[in-house]
Amino acid sequence: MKLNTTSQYAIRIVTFIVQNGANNKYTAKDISEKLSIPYKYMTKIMTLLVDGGIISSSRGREGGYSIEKELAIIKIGDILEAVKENLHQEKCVIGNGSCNKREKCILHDKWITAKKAMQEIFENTTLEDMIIR
Amino acid sequence: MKLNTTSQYAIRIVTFIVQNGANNKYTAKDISEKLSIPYKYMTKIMTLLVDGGIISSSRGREGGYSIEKELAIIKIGDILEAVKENLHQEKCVIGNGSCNKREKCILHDKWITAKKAMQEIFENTTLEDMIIR
DNA sequence: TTCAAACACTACTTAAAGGTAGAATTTAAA
DNA sequence: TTTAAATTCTACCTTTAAGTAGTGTTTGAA
Repeated sequence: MKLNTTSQYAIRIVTFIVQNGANNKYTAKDISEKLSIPYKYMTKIMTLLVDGGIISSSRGREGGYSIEKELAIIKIGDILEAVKENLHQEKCVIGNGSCNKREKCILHDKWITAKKAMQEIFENTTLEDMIIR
Repeated sequence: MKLNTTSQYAIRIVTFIVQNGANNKYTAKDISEKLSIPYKYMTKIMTLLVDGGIISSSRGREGGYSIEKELAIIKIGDILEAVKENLHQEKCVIGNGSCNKREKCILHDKWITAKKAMQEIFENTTLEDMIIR
């Protein structure tokens, strides 16, 4: 039970920027070094976050990454969505094809409950929550 | 958020045996066909379950797999342990090295709560629970 | 005592996730 | 207007999970 590496990095990157001043600019080199994330792998993730509207980038000399949106409106779930983590996995836990409300697998109800708890974390935690600690 | 394929298959296999009579014998061919799990992949998983003491096997003609233990004492968690699913992952959700009780990452507390809920499912559901449905 | 039907073992192949390399593009300062 | 510092694009390499192949071993019935 874990988030994949890309998702983990994505959250750490965004958290790093938010905690050090969202409107400041951070270069890929800087972020990569501070968070010990492989440079090339990181820039790949950055592109996803930029495309997803989480982070804004400026190219060229004096370029870098920052966060422009109102912090409060960006949720952890948005970050995960940007890097394609499948949050709303509807498939049966044990891969049982015919698992639905009518004909449930043995873990269905319990699993759904726990899964909802996870999803709520991602839906209810915003970037703003990351500053206060 | 999901169990890996091996774990999913393992639970489905054990569930299948339990629901069709735990003390009966089931051949690999039979199980593989009924559950649409690739034969060779399945037998590999079976070996893990046998080694883990979940399932007992007998070789040769008239051989097969069955469950001898008291159903009530075998938990889903035991099955997952047998196939090496890492249930008690202690690492930080976002891969933050220095995440512990003293210096927590921003998701720590919430995550732990949700994770505990998942773990409890696996610890508190026994094979016996699988028969009643 | 043979032999077919079963599980078990070792090694390989394929697909997906994680990670790397290098060149192209953009931009602002000198 | 050149150049260095930055992001972006495309393609590749590596590692791990998923799945396959073939052979060996065991066992009970004919």
